[in-house]
Amino acid sequence: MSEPAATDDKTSSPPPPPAQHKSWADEADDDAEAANETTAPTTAVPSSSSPSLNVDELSIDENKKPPKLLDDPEDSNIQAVTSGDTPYTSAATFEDLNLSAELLRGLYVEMRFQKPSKIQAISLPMILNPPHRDLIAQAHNGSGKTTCFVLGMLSRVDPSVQAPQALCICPTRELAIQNTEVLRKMGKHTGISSECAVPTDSRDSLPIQKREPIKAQVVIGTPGTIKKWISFKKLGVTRLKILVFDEADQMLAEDGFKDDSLRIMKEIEKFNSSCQVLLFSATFNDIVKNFVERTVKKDHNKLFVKKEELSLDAVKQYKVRCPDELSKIEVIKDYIFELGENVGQTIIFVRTRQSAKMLHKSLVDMGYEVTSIQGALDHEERDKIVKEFRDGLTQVLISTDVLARGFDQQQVNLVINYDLPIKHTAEYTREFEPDYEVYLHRVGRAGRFGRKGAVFNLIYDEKDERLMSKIENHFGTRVSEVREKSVEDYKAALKEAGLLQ
DNA sequence: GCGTTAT
Repeated sequence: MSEPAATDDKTSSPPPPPAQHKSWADEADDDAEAANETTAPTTAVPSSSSPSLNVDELSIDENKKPPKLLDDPEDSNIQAVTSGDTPYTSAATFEDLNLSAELLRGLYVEMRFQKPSKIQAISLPMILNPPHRDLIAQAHNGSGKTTCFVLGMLSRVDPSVQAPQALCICPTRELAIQNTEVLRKMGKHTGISSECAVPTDSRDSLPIQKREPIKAQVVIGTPGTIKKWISFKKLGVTRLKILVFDEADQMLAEDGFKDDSLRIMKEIEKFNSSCQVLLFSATFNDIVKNFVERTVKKDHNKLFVKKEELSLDAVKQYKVRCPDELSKIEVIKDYIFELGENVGQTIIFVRTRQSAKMLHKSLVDMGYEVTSIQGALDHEERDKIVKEFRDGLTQVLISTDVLARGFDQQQVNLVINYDLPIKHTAEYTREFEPDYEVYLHRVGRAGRFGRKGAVFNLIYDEKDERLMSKIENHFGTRVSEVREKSVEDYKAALKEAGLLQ
C-alpha cells in the first residue's frame, strides 16, 4: 500500500449530503457573490486523524516571528512555513516517500528520475502525509513542480474506487494536455485512469448530455470544460480527495480565472469539505499571494521564494535596441537565427494574435521555416503545431502568451521577446506596467531543469526602455545590451549563455 | 492586451 491515509480517509470523510443543489446552469444570480468572495472557507474541518492544530501559527506576521524552516539544502532559497505540530522531513530519495512499487517504477523507468528535486523533496512529504493539509507552493520555473502535484494525485488515489478522486485545473488547453501526458507516463504501471477535460472541435465528439459520467480517477483540464462537466453532472465531486491548481496565481487572479476557480472550489466544498487543495506556481505577486492565503484552509502549509531570487541564473538575459519595428525582424533573421542555428529550439513571444500572424507571415515569406500558435486557431491546429514543435520538426515557434506558462520543451534554449509583456489594468494608468510574472514565465521556457538558455528582449522605443528597466529593477537583475548590428555582441552573448563554443 | 465553454 502506497499510502496509509487512503484507508484512513475513507473512514473520516463525511457521507455525501443529498444532492439537491441546483446546477450552475441556472444560478447566474450567484455570480456576484462568487466574485466578491474573499474570506476563507468557513468549513476548515481537519480530518479526524489530524493532530491538534496550532492555527494561530498561520495568522502571524511572518516578519515578526521566524518561520519554521525545514532542513534547507545548501542552494535552496525556498522558505517553508508549516502549520501545527506535524513534523515534515525532507525526502532525500523517492523511497523516503512510501510510494507504491508501481509508482517508483514510473519515476525511475518511465521518467528516468533519480532523486527528488528541492521543491519535490520539501513539498512531497507535506502533500502525501496525513493530515493532508492544503499547500501553497512556489518554486522556480523548470524546477519540477509538475511532478509534485502529479505524484500527489497518483499516490492519493485509491485504485479500487472507480470515480474521480483527483482534479487538476490549468489555464490553457496545452498545459492540461501536457500535464495529462506526464501523469499517464508517471502512472503507467499503476493502472490509474485519467481523463483530459479540454474543449474539442465539436464534430467528432458526443454532445455532453449524451455522454456517460466520468469514471476516470484523475481529471486534468481547463476551467470551462471542467465547469461544464460538473454542471451537467458528468463529473462527480463527492469522491475528490485532492484538488490542484496549476499556475495557481493566474487561476486565482482577478483578471485571470478567479471566478471560475472559486466557483469550482465552492462546489467541491459543498459536498466535500476535506478535499486537499494544492496551489502551485513559479509566481505569486503580493496581491494574489494575499488572496490565495485566504482562499485555502487556515491550517495550510506554504512555500515561497523571494522575488529577487526567482530569476533563473542559468538563463542569460539580453536586450537589443532596434531603431524601428521593422528592424526587429531583421535582428531575428540576420543575427539571432544565423548565429543561433544550432543552439536548440526557439520560442518568439508576441503580444497579440495579430502580430503572431504577421510575424509568421513575414518570416515564412522570407523563406524561414517557422510556425505560430495563438488562441484563435482551431483546437486541432493548435495540437498539431505543438506536436510538430515537440517532435523537433520545427525549430522556431512564434507564440502569444498561450505558451508563456508551463510549456515544457527541454530543447528550447532561446526565448525572444518580440514584445515585452505588459500588464493591463482596468483603470486608466499614467504609464504601461510590465507584467513581471509573465516575463518570468516566458524566460522560464528556456533553461528547463537547470539547462542553459538565453533571452533576447527586442526594444524599440521609450516605452520599451522603461518597461525593460522596470523589469531589471523588479528582479534586481542586469540585462546587458547587445548592439543591434554587432555580430560580435551576439556571439559573445550566446557564448556567455553557454550556447556557443 | 492574452487566456477560457457551448448552447
